[in-house]
Amino acid sequence: MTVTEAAADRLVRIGEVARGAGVSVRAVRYYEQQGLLIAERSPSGQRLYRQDAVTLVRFFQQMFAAGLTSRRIAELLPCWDSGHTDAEQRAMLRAERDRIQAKVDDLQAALDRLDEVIAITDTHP
Amino acid sequence: MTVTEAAADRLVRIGEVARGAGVSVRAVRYYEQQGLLIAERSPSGQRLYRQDAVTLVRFFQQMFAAGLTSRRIAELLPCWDSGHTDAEQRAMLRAERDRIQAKVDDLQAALDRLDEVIAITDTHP
DNA sequence: CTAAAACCTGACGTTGACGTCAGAGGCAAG
DNA sequence: CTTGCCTCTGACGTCAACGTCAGGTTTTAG
Repeated sequence: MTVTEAAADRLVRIGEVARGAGVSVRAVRYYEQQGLLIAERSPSGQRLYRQDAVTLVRFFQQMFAAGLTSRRIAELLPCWDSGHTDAEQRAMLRAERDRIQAKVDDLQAALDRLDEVIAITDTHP
Repeated sequence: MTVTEAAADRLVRIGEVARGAGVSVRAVRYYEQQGLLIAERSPSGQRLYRQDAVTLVRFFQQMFAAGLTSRRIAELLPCWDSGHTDAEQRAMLRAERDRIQAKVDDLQAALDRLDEVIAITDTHP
């Protein structure tokens, strides 16, 4: 085992994960409760995470921002972990993609309306 | 008063507004409660709306989809009604615009990640 | 006239991702 | 040893835009 691998396996506590990902400690515990994040436990019961948990939490945040629920993320996690998907998962992936695309279009339309008003009210003191 | 004006002033009940805008009757009542929509009342107490209420409700839906709260929409309604804004309103308009733009960027990033996985899992049965 | 459909007020329920509080340990520093 | 920070497990609170139910009135269709 190399030094690099040893560093990669360094375990961190929940506070460091939370700070690293810019979320609350409560949020990280919530992700575990929802089956998104698995932690080892120290002898005294404290959660211990691998460092890449920070990356994972950031990814969760991105998916939450896109409107996916924790349940959906949990169902799709194997797609990232294993790179393999069944028909149901592929269907879900496409459904989410289409939903997000539709949302982007809606937001863009709302943006256009706001810009329209801004332009009018700026030239119309 | 012309026929056209008479038709424009035709008052409709809440069910017609809801069906026309594709929302629930409950939603329309909620908008009134939040100060977004004002209705006259028939002698028996039923709400009577002008036909353009349908357009207004659709607009509310669009703003809700963009993440604005009913409070914020109420604060910005004068911008649409009068075309006039004070400094505070202009600041809010820009803040919302920027927030929506940021959200569009976030969604686009999430979309790219999903498309990436979809591409991989499609070529990787 | 009567039954169905639509409307009214008021009030509690829902959902998701956490926030927050209480009470009890755990851990390095001085 | 104790001070102070971190962590633990519950468990209740929050917010927004409605859903839903109860119990009653009004309008409409036949």
